Amino acid sequence: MASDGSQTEGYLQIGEAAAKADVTQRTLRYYEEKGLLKPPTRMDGGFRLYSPEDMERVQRIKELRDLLGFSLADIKEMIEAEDVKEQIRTQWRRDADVSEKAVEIRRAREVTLHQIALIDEKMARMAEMRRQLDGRKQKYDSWLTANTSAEAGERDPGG
Amino acid sequence: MASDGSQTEGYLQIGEAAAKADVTQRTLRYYEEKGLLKPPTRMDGGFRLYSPEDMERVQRIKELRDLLGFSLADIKEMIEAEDVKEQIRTQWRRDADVSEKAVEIRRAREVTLHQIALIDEKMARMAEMRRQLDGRKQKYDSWLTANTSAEAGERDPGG
DNA sequence: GCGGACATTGACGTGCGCGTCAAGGTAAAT
DNA sequence: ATTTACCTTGACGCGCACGTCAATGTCCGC
Repeated sequence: MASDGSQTEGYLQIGEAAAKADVTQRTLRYYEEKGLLKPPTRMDGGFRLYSPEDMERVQRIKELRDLLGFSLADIKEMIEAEDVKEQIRTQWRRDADVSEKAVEIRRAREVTLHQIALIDEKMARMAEMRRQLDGRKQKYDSWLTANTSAEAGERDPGG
Repeated sequence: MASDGSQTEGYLQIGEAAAKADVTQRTLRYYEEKGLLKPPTRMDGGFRLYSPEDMERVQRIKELRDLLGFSLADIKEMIEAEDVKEQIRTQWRRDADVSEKAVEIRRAREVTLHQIALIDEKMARMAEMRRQLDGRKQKYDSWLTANTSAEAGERDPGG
């Protein structure tokens, strides 16, 4: 086979990862460079290996970018706040600094609330826009049914 | 007064128009330059005067840009297709070319349908994203209520 | 008819989000 | 060991959507 099928365990190297995530390799490297993706694991030779979690993260970035229209800088801050939570869930075996973690959880919560608010606002505006478009479509339809009922049989009503 | 209050009839010159539409003057000129806005009427001296219709159009452009994330080039094509309809509704007093107009109406209809489909898709994805965010928020909340019920009273469960 | 706010047309600059080479190094099958 | 496909790190380029001067002209209240 000419394709890359050499993933030690569900890990993908950049070619397949990019294809699967529907982005370019450049984009993956760029996101890493900009701190949106944590540096993925590497093979001995230096080839990048993307974990399933990395892939999920790419999807998340794409959604924030395409759906909500955030800049990569904004997205970076958001997922950084979110990541705090991940780190907490996985490796918290000493709970001396619960209050400190609570601070970060609250931050992450604020970020999430902000995103929710923004989604709600956007969805409301989009719903309104949709209504307008529906009305528009109705007008087209009625014009068409009125003026082009069957074939090209016109009939002038006035003089 | 230092502000411009010299609009012959609800017409605004670029300063107030930009403020009202919440864009810059540069943006208005740029949109005109790119064909997104039809050249507005001018005063004798050459100052631009924006009609209420022009203002509506700016809002429409902003929505397509901010809500749906279209490029200005895309938006131009869309509103061109839509404009065909406007021209038809206002100055169609000879109906010799009904079929020709029907063609353009159909085009405008297609554009509208495309926009509707895109909105529906985006809204669906946003709804899904919203659900995820809600779940996220729930987790934060439960963590907080669990770990910071009152003040900093910790209690280690294991040994 | 003058002053100051507001406008005009260039034209160059800018930040973002990548695209696109170039010059190499690596992986894995033969 | 060689081939060939895939990868690496620079580094420059680019298109979009404006920002930002600069030089000049216009509007209008006094």
